[in-house]
Parts: sequence; C-alpha cells; structure tokens
Amino acid sequence: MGVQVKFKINESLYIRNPEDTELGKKILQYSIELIYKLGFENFTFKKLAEEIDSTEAGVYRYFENKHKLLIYITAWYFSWLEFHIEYRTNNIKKPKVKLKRIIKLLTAPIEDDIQTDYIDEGMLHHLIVAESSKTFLTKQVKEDNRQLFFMPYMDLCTLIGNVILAYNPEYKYPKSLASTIVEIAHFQNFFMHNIPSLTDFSKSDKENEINDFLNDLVFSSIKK
Amino acid sequence: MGVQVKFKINESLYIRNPEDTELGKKILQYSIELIYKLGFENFTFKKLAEEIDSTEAGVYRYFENKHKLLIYITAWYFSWLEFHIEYRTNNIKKPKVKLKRIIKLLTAPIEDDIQTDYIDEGMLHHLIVAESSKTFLTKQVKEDNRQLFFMPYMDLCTLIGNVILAYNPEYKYPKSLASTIVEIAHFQNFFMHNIPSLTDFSKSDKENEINDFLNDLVFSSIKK
DNA sequence: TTTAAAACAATAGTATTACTATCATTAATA
DNA sequence: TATTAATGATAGTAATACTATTGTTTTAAA
Repeated sequence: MGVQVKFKINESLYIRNPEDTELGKKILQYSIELIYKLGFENFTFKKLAEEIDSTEAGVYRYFENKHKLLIYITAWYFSWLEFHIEYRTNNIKKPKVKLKRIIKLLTAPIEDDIQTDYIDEGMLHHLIVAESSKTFLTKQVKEDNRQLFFMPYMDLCTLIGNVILAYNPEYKYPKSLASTIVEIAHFQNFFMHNIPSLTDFSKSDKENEINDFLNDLVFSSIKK
Repeated sequence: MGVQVKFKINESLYIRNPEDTELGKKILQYSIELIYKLGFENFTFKKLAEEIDSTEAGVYRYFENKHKLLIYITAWYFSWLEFHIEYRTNNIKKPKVKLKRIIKLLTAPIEDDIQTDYIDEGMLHHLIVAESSKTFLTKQVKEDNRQLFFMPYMDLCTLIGNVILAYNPEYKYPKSLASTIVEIAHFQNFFMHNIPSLTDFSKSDKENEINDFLNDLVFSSIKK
C-alpha cells in the first residue's frame, strides 16, 4: 500500500469536497481524463456524468461550474508539484544543484505517482501544459486571485524564487524568473509538440532539450 | 490622411474579407472592443451584432465562429507588430542595439498607430496579452498550424531569432528564445496587472521593469 | 436497532449559445 | 436599367450551462 498523500485545496473552489466521497474522486479522475481527451472547451459536465454513470446534477453538487473544476485541478497539480519538488530536493544543500534539479523536475516527462491513488500525474501534466493558463486568462482573474485560488502556483514560485535568491541574493527578479521558468517549461513543451517551428527542439524524448535551454537561460542570468 | 497600411491575412480565417466592407471593418473594430471589455469567453456574435446594429447572421457571413475571429485578430496583430518592429529598427545595423530595441518595443505600452484606420493598437495589445494564447491552446492546434494560421507569429519569431543569431551565431536556441521573449513579454505584463505577487514589478508605468528583466535575461544568455 | 440526515439518481425545465436557413430589401456595378 | 452582391429581419435547432424537485439509497448518530 504505502503512504497516500492528500492536499488541502481552497474550500471556495468546490461545493462538496470531492476527496471525501467515491463519486467525488471519480469526478476528479475522469474529469482529468476527459479534459485531456476533449480539450477544456469541448468538455461538459454532461459528458463527464455519462462517463462516470452519474448525472449532470450530481456533478454540480461538487463543482459550481467547469471553470472552478479546472482551477481545482490546477491547484491540486501545483500542490502536488511543490510536494514532489520538495520531496526530491530536500536533501540538497547547494542552491545551484537544487535549482538545477528543480528545472529538471519541471521539464522532465512526469510519471504517475503511486503516492496518489486515483490521479495519473503523467496525464495531468499534459492537461496542465495545455489548459492551466485558462485558469487565470479570464475577466474574473483579479477576483479569483483575491480569493487565493492561485495559491499553490504562488507557493511554488516562492519556493523557486527563494532558491534563486539563495544562489544569488543580488539577483533582482527572483519572482518573475520563477514564474518565467514554470511558464516556459509549459510553453516550450506545448510548442515542441504542436507548433514545433517555434522551438529548436525535436520531439524525440531522448535528451531533454527544454531542460538544456532553461538551464542555460536561468544560470546565465542569475550567475554571480 | 497619410499612408494607411494593410496586411494580408490567411484566407481560410474568414468567409468574407472583413477589410473589404464597412460592416466587415465594424466587425473588426468592435469585436476588439467587446472581447477586450467582456473577455473572450463572454463575447458572443449576438452581443457584437447588437453593438454594431447588425444581426448575428450578418457576423456569421464574415467569420465561421468566434475562435476563427480571435485567430484573425491575433494574426492581424502579429502582422502589424512585425511591420511596426521592422519599421522602427530597419536603420539599425548592430544586432545588439537592434535586439534591445525589439525588446523595448515588445514591452513598452503600445499606442494607437495612425497608419491603421479603425484598429486601436493600444487596446488590441491588451486583448492580445490576455487572449492570444487561446488561439493555440485548443484541441485543433495541429490542424490550425497545418493551415498556417499562426504564420504571422512565426514570422515575428523568425525575425527575432535572426537578430539573435546575427548577434551570436553560436547561440543554440534562437527560435525558442524568440518565442520565449514574446510570451514572457505578455505573461509578465498580465501577471503584473492581475497577479502581481508572481512578479517583481510595480504597476507604475514610470519605468519599464519588464524591459529590464527581459534585457537582463536575454543578453546574459546569448552573450558571446 | 432505529431514525434522521446526507448523498445520490432520475427527471424536468430554462435561458443562452452557437449556429443554419430563408426571404425580402438595399446598394453597387455592368 | 438589370443584375448581382451585401445586408437586414426573422425563425428555428441542437447543445450548453445551469436550477429545481422528488424519491430512493446509504451512512452515521441516537
């Protein structure tokens, strides 16, 4: 069996906590699968309900709308990612090595984490690359931010920003560089797979070229 | 009066060329205004039709759907931006100075260009920052790319990539760095205004901090 | 063990969205 | 002036994004 990890997600993101019930967990599991398969625009609560042999109204008891569900999923992902990164770098002392490791974890293909039961992190990562920006590219972004919906993303950036500062306390843009690293990891991944002429990378996963690019970019600019 | 500029946009993006008629131009002008005001999700052809005292069916004669309209607007913007950048850097010989100028143009607040009649580039820029990613973050991105819908964006990246290579022919990631520069200019701008804790910038437009950040990032990594 | 509450399924219904189709009218053009 | 192209007016459809109600099953507390 082993240890199972859980994350506390902002309570305003759901009506009923999906982690508490079987139906809730099925909603999470299959919404990730369906959003990944159909794309967020073509995903509906009705299709999800059919997939899990429940009803539309049943899904609405857990989430107000699909936008909040997407924010929930994204928040979950970033909570997991921060945990994942801390877990795999906590014994590393040297900021340089640590940052290098973080960039590697952000750019390497992600495998399913057996510490989480019903979530497939590999698939979730693909979803995040393609869909997570839509959580904040909306008219309500300021209100959503006020309600701290993006906290896990912020926490991750704070973590990365602190490592940057530990490496070079003089560096002037730790927060912007941190969010840049995360965004570029996503965007270059998306471009590589979908609009390859916008990148210098081949799709072959043999070597992690995005990792090389980001390493070069980051360490050139923060070097002491 | 002065010279007016026009851009040739991919013909598959529209049914009837909106630049050819008064109604078409009104559709472009007011769709930018409405998408900016409402956000793309809340924007509908019906609302647009009401705004310009026409009908929903009238708008559908020009554009198949609102997604293609957004791609059209984005394509127009990047065509204009490339023109704008070439226009303002064509006399610059030194790649370093040229690239610096390009970054400045990408990060500085954009003002209305009187060479274009019914498009307000300042407003359009705000729209692009918040909405342009949605043109490619879809399930049909590969098909849309095959149809060359993102050509103007690619052309701009090629232009920037070439300046990068002119500055340092050894640099390994000119295309990725070019798309990174454009994306970061947008994202950091969006974050600064909407989720400021993800950046190190203040909203005061006094100094262009995003410009400083990007300059530092770019020139550190491509320096010979 | 009973019983009350919570969760769920089943169904119905509404307003809006994203279109398509038809036909009459106006404007431009040959 | 005849013809065609563009527009306006109107109608209609399927899907989406919900809300509401009612009855049944599951669970958990008394």
